Amino acid sequence: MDDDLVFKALADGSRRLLLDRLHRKNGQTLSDLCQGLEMSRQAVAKHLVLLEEANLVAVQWSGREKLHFINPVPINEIAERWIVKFEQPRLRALSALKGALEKAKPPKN
Amino acid sequence: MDDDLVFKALADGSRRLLLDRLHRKNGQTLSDLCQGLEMSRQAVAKHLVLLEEANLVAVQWSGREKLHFINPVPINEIAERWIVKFEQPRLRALSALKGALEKAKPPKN
DNA sequence: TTGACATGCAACCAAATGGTTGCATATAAG
DNA sequence: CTTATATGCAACCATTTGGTTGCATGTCAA
Repeated sequence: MDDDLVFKALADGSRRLLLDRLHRKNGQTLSDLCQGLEMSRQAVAKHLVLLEEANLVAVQWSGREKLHFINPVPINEIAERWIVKFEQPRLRALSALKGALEKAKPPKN
Repeated sequence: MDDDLVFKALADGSRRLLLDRLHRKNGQTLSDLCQGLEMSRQAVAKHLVLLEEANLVAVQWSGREKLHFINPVPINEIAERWIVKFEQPRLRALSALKGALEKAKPPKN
């Protein structure tokens, strides 16, 4: 995975917005994603290309429609690496542990 | 916290390198951080300003020296928010749980 | 087949970005 | 005091970036 492409892709607010939209509703077409934005279709298309190149969205053609699907893996990989690198890993782990336990064993005692 | 400033600050490889260096050795001066880089001092200074504005590094003057300290909070906040947003929280929690358990109870069985 | 719809491609443009150089200022050291 | 060191400020420059418009291509529907 190319870190730099991911960071650069995430650096733009419009692209983060597109990821947001795909997160809310996956598999949207280019036209779908243009709705309500104050950008031309081509501007959106360019952003989507960058997101694809960063491997943050995957596409699938269906006839004349290009469906866009979010791929959370790169974000997660970066987050994992940067968290363990720059943060108190112990605190995070404990916090996650707490949450995991609460979910794994609901009302046990 | 201004998400956009943080994302934009992280978008540049030179700035991520500076964060790396501060992570390895905190509290370095501008001159320290310039050592071995193929950039002018002013270029480095500019990068550091952006990192400061994103609240990723804090500075403290000591005489004529400006000491730079890394601040991991913004990275962590963004990571937290984007993880829960775009990732399978359960998988992450379980993974963290596993690691936490391994650390918490070393060779128990 | 014809027309509407969905997308791609290319040229172009303004603004932001990352870098440089030159000079100024403040502090430490001899 | 003089000099060297550490940093800041401002102007300038080339490239990248985010956007536009115009036109081409491919697919579905009447």
